[in-house]
Amino acid sequence: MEKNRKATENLLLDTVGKIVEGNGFSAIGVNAVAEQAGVSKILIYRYFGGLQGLIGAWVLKNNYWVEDTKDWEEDLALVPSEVSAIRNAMKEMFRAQWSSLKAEPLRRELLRWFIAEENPVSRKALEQIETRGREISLSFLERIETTEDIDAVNALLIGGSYYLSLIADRVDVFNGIPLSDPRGQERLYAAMDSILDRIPYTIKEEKDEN
Amino acid sequence: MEKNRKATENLLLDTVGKIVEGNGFSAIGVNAVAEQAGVSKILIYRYFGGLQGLIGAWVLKNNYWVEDTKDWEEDLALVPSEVSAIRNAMKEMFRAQWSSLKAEPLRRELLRWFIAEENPVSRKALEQIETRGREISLSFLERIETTEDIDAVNALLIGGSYYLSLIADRVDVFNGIPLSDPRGQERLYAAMDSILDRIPYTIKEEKDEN
DNA sequence: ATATAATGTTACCATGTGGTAACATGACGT
DNA sequence: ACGTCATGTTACCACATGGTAACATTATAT
Repeated sequence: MEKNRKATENLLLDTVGKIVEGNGFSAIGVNAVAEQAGVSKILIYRYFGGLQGLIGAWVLKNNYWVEDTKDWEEDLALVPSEVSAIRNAMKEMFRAQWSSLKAEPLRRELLRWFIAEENPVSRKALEQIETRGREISLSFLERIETTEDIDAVNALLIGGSYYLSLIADRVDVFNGIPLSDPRGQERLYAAMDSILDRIPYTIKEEKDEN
Repeated sequence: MEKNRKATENLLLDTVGKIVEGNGFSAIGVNAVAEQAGVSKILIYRYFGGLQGLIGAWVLKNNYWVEDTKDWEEDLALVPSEVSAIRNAMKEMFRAQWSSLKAEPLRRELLRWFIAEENPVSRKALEQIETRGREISLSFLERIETTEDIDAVNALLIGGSYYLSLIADRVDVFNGIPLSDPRGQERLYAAMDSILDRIPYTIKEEKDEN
């Protein structure tokens, strides 16, 4: 066999992903990862300081939330300063976030694990998600003006979309909405739009920089 | 020692609750439960057919969602048929559900487990929650008339309140809202009220029974 | 080319897990 | 009173887990 630390490190990291994807987070363990990677488990301790370190490195490496949402601010900068345009951008952003979570089972598995298990890794991951989400939120908020508590409304909507995505893997129906049926999903999108449409706000005046 | 099957069954069930409450769901196991109960683990197999059976029985016994919400329909029946009154009842119902979930850590731990782990027990429990929630929803819907997709809106709001309750044990802030701060919670309640206030609907006409 | 340190393997240990067999003891009907 | 069956305990097994020591091998710098 060839000897190459970086390569085997990546092999181990990838194996973590495969196991989580295939059998869920509970299937992860030093023995399982090492065996499936075809490598000695002691390397996990040597290179990552243990299982916790390995998982931490893996989560960090594939920090989906942070990566996938990279260019929202740029897109928003191109949107004209009209209420309807910004409103639509906001609705689109929510929809896009939701549907990307819907499309990636691994990310849902990850999020479920972050919520269920309390440990430094999941804590840090949740903080990162919050930080990134906050940036996106603010990029919208700095362009509009309102008496409404948009942060609170958005927290509810984001939380709702997360929750419904997470349990869609477990149950077929929630509050009478068929979660796996495209029509059910469309109803939820429409409901979100309708809520967002009813929030009154105006465009914030442009300020000179001085 | 005295010999009494019912008593030791209850002892085992209670012990499950204590362990979950103290150390979370991951701490549960045949050995742990038996030891903490001060009883032989083989009784778990004899009386419950194994750990799964024990947990299932425990979940069933303390089906919080079903129990605690018993009298919502009765209360609603006393509410006069005016839009504002029913609207307020609905807002109160949401608030009450949310705050009771906030007040009971065990229930949150339970819900987290239902979502994270996929097995017959959690599946059934989620179904029960859905069934019960549906009853409450319908008791409202049958008294009002609207073009809005109230089920979808409610699914979002309920999901949102669940999600925020669950991660409040893990992070301090979500989308800029301080979840453990009473003022943060009040903002969320207000946002929910505001959303519900904007849904247009009218009272459904009373029908004779024939 | 060869010493040396990094990389990797094998084999093992202690511990904890779910699960069962064999035995002890108490409750209860007759 | 006493036999009998449900109830309970002790002791054990097989297995998987995290973790480590001792050894083998390859890369690489000099």
